[in-house]
Amino acid sequence: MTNRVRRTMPLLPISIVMQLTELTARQIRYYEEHELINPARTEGNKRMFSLNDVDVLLEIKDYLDQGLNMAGIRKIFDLGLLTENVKAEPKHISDEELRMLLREQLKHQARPFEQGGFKQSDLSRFFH
Amino acid sequence: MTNRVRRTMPLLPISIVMQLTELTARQIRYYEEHELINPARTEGNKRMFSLNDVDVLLEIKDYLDQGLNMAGIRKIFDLGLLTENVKAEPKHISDEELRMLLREQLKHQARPFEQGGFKQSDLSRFFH
DNA sequence: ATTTGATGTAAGGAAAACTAACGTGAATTT
DNA sequence: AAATTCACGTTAGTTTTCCTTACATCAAAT
Repeated sequence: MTNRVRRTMPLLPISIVMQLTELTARQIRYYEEHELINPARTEGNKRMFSLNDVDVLLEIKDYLDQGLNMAGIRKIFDLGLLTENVKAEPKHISDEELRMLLREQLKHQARPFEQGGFKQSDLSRFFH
Repeated sequence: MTNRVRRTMPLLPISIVMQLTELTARQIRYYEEHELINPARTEGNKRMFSLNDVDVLLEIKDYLDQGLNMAGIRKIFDLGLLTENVKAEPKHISDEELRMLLREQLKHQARPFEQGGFKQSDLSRFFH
């Protein structure tokens, strides 16, 4: 569950997503227009992407390379939704709960500058 | 190594870091001024934070709560740097390498197709 | 020869982030 | 007690990033 939270947390502005995917802003918006992705928006209407969004975008790229078009890709995604995703029911979690979650995760790990060790990232778990 | 990459990859704008840490922009900039963090900058001079930066900020918060001041915190950080962190020398990694890394990580994961549309992602309410 | 699909590009506007500077209240120092 | 310092808050003015809308392009399908 926490994993799904991490993957779906809107963290990245479009500029970063462009770098990560090598897609242009135009492309990314076009895919949204065709309902292949559905990034969150800030109060000011700016798109904010999750790691899952990035993942989906890379998948879209892949399918496009394989010659599929928007409709084809969406079909595939829709099928995926019907089979796999049914059980990924949305949970409601407040801001505060989220922060606590984050903090808890951070707590239960050695901090880089603490006694024992320079261990692996606390937050790198976002990238599972 | 890939782990370090993930932790140090500048991904997050200050607004997101504010939400993740419950710090104000003023505070975050102040800590940078005092060399407790050192976020990357975009071409246009906007701060872009890594997950490691977020981690450090949460640590700063913690130390402040414990009554330390800037100098104290920096001392602690400097000590940490001297002992453990020496080996964390900055490596140069190209955009392309980063993308490949990311892709690899994403490949080794189940892909929940939860992009369906109406269900808000859990954390999208960071943007109210 | 047209239409369609996937994108490029430009214009104008708005949001988000920036620096610089001054304000503030609680501690601390003089 | 007055002055200074610290860790911010706040405001102003500016720049960068992102937005929508709309038109352009060019290959492929019709």
